Amino acid sequence: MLRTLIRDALASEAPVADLTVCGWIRTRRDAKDVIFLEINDGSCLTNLQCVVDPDSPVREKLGGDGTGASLCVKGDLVASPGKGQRWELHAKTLRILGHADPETYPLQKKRHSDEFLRSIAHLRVRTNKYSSVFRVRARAAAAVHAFFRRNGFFWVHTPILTGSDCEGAGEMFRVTTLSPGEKDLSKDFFGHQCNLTVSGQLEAEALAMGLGRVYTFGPTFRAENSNTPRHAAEFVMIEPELAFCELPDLMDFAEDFVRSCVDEVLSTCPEELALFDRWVEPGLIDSLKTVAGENFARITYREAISILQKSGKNFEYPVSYGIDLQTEHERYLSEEHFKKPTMVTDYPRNIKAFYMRANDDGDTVAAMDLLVPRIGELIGGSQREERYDLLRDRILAMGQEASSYDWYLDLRRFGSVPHSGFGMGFERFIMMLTGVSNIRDVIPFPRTPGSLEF
RNA sequence: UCCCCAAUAGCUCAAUCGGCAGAGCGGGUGACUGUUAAUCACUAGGUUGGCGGUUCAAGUCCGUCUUGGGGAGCCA
Repeated sequence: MLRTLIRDALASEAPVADLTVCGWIRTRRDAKDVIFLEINDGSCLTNLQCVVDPDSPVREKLGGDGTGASLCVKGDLVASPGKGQRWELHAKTLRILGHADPETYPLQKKRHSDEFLRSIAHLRVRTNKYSSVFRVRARAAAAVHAFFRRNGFFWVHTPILTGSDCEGAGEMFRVTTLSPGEKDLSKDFFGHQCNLTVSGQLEAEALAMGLGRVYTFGPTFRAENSNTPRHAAEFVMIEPELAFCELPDLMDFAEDFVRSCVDEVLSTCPEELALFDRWVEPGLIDSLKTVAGENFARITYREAISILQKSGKNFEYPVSYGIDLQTEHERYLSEEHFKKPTMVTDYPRNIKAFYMRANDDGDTVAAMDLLVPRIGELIGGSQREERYDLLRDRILAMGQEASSYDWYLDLRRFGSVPHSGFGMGFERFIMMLTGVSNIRDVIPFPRTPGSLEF
């Protein structure tokens, strides 16, 4: 079944004889002297119009099949006399591969709600919107890898199964081979408790201490009962870790990273972005161009508090130095005050994770969050505490056993270096790129509390 | 986990004060047409999310459960 991708057929510079195309019928229009089939094979957003002569044997092969059926068509690619497309395929032979009963095939030639399509996640990739989302997802992943590769990074694979129950990033899923009711963890597969990872950061730090620049790009699991359009139980996180890097360099790097990837998707997915701009999020392309073209706003936590206090806004959560920024505060900063991606740095130590590097003021840590309009927190990162004594003290202050962090502390005992890194939720990045407002709609088969379909 | 809202035909939604279950789209049949969200006519299609209650009478009111959406928390 040697076939031409519709993407390539549509890009043709000249007519082509005897082209074979395979795909799914999106719509069928019958006329007296001609039948039009719009065929999509997923290679691009645009359908290929296929013309069938009702008096030909091809017509008999087509039968009554319409929307949803899969087929192979061989024919001549010729300039289309009709409006709306440059090329069309005049079918000479046709073979239906799989029927789709129109009475029961759920996808119609009309717009469906996201909620309904989510209930048929195995079929929604056959729609314009969702095929576009997943094409953009793949292109964005490629852009991420390309950026890191250009900048001397190595992709590392950190464990998905972990014996640590304190990676410091939320509730974990337990993994066990024990029978229900069996409590003796020494009889479990690993001889002790096992969880799904909530972050590859600690291991990435270790790898950065030899490879210099590394990044993770893989699955992450959070057992938090979060029911919001921005959280999933299983998602993909990107965590670069840079040796010999302090916070200001990390900020420059993070900004360069986001802007480069946005820019690359703008140039590789114009059709898809145009569809999102038209149907999903008006103004999307302009806002992405702004992200790619303008510097991000940068403020310290202290400045953020000051801006919020002077805003005249009546926030539900009162603003004072020392509080953690709430969603309403983050939205005000990035959506109303700066109206663009905003980096907030140097948070009070006691609202941030133990591994963040203490600043000289004795009060704040070298942390950095990137707040993006519509998305919220896209990136959270920091310079890591590389000083053994200070890190151990923080672990003890949390009430943790230092022995649980032996290997992590070792990184500070042997050739410790200043280093920094951040985590970016890949799906949140896709939401930003596509304008899709629910994380469940940028993951092919999303896992959320109470939902494990497909 | 908390607060608010919703659930009616395959899909999207109407149904006035508690009083005969409706439309558009999609499907089927036919007509028409180099069409492109095609158009026109006809037609089929319902345990009004589940369970319980109030009432002469419940899609409508009450309780509860389930599912979904929005907001919050947690975070990426």
